[in-house]
Amino acid sequence: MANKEAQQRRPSIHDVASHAGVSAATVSKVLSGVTTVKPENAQRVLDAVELLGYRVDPLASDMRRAKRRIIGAIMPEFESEFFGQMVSELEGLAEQRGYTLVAASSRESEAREKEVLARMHDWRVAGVVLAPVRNEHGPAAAFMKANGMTGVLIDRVLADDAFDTVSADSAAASAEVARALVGMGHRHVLVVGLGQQAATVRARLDGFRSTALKLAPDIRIDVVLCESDVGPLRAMLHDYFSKGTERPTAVYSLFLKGTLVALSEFRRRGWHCPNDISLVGFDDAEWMQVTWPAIAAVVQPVRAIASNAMEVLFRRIEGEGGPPTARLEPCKVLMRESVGSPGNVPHSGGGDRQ
Amino acid sequence: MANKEAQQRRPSIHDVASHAGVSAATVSKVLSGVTTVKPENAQRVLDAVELLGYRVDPLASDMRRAKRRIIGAIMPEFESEFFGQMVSELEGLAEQRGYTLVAASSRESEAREKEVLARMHDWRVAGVVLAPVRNEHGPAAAFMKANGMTGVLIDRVLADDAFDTVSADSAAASAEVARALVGMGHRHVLVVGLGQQAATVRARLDGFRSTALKLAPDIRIDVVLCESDVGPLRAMLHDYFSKGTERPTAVYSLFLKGTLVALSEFRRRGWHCPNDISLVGFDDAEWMQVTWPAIAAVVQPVRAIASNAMEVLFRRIEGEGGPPTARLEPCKVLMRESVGSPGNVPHSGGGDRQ
DNA sequence: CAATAGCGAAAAATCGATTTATCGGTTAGT
DNA sequence: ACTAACCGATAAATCGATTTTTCGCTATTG
Repeated sequence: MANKEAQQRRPSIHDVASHAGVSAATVSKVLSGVTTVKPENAQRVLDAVELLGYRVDPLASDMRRAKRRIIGAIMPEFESEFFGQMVSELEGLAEQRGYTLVAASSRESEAREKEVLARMHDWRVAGVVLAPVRNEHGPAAAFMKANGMTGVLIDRVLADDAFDTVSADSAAASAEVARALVGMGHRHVLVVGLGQQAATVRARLDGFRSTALKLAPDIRIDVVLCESDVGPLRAMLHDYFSKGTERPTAVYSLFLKGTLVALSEFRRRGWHCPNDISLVGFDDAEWMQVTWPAIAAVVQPVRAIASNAMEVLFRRIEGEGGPPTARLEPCKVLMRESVGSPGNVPHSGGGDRQ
Repeated sequence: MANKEAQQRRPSIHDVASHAGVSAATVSKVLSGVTTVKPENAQRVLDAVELLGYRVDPLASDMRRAKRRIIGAIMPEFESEFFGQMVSELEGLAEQRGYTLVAASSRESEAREKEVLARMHDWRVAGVVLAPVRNEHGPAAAFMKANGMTGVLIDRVLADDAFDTVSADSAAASAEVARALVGMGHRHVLVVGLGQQAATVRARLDGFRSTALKLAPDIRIDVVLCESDVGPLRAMLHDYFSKGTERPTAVYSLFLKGTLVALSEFRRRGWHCPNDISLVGFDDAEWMQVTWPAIAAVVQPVRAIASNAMEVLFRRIEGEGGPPTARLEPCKVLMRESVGSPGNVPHSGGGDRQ
């Protein structure tokens, strides 16, 4: 069987060469489409390739090039739908161009982010798609700059003076959320965010605030921003609602985990959306449309971000110059049942049929 | 600055060698911990390494070994929490041993699974962690066998005669679910599953059925199994509930997307858990504990599966023989509020405080 | 008819490391 | 005193491809 030989050693380009009665150089030329090969020899090479089941070793093939056919992708985490989709998209796009995607998780740590990036550099990747833990000014971007790596920054970034960036248009989406909430009559909104992700969170907050204030100058906007982790946020939110202060009619969470925390806080207090309070979150998830009520969300354009990031990255890899670009992709805002008009009771205690 | 040189070319082992005044072979020996080097020279090498910021090129380093320091991981998808966590865990474990993890998604397609595996084989990975789309008897496992690859199968598998397997103990978990539901008085349960994932789905179904029938021989167990995709399942479930037949008091979904489909079907009909119907799903997700009601779920032991898979994989890589092992890791069953006793109304219309 | 251009393919260099073979030089053993 | 063992280190082979250089041969040209 082919079994036994296969176990031993895969055929190399020299095996193919000797089977075809030509040199290894000729085999390489045939396989890379160089035309200065006699058709007869080319055919014999192809036959030998077929016979032996030969496939080029990407590792050996990359040895001799300065830029290897590897793209590195560094995400803050793999557990969420958003980054999972992102990796999936990036993988497909890299593959289309004959590149291998090596994905790594920075686990929401800037220290680890830099380590992982250094490892990518060791591999001499052709380019890196970096979704920074915090923003474009972290140590990882500095490392890339210092080492002359080519890369593109995505997601938690706005613009950079050294690298192209691609991200969701947080400000525009937040403005749309503001229009919707104000339009429904909300005049007291709590915004929940995580300060660590400075770049985008600020854009989301400012986008919401400026539009809301323009439409309703009398609106009250409370902000609960947590600098560190999600854990403290839970406590801060609990405190916020425990204070005797007036309860807001709506909560706008600037990131997915904030939406979860808000929901669990509502649940603890027995509040239901949208009767007791409305809820909109940045970031959509599959489950949000099947729960009762369905949770309103800002849907990030994952595919657009991924394909534009790859597009611009490959242009840089191919040596295109020019100043770095900063792309913003439009989001979609899905106003689901978790949002209603304050005072109104469109649904009863949560038990009516839709 | 180091900037300019960095842009040009990274130092190679020869650069280090000439800086230290020794040969490349000596540098290699120092770095790999061979002791037959004069301490003085070793120090000079280390100094040169430090000075130049030298790091071994993993690609070049791997060239000369038969087994490269790369582990391939093939998952059916990246979008779900389960596989996201799995990749994250595997990455960490590979890293600990100085290996690079290259993850790829088979996108729930057996054809693609085989292609991706072939690509892993091209890279001559030391080993593969394969989470098959369907079960251990797919074309991918056959490919691995035929090509003498070393690997371990996880998740949607039970046991194999060629490869080690590690998966959740589906049968035991299902039995526990059965005990719980029967204990609460349920005598009519609908089980929802996807037949594509034959191996585990059958174990889950059988585990539930046998235990339920043993405890309550009069129990009625309906089964809605869909062979192909999730889409049809939605329609099948809709049909099932639309038939005049008696409504079951509980639904047990054998996989995550089934839980989502069931939830959305309940929502469409205005049914609420657990008053109108109880729901338990295989596979836990972060959101399940923050929705109202919280969804009961079987939690798969991701970390245990990942670490055992890597453990057994590395043993095989290091040449350990012996017959393939089949590990089953115990799950945890979290009975949350979506499950109640039939007839009872433990929570009012969904609006009471907990 | 000799010099040159052109073509196709082989030989050799290269990428950056690891590993094996080799080689002075010292020390120990007989 | 002569050989054997040994030590530390270098030269060279190797991994599997790609790319450059060289080379033999034919065809064109002055």
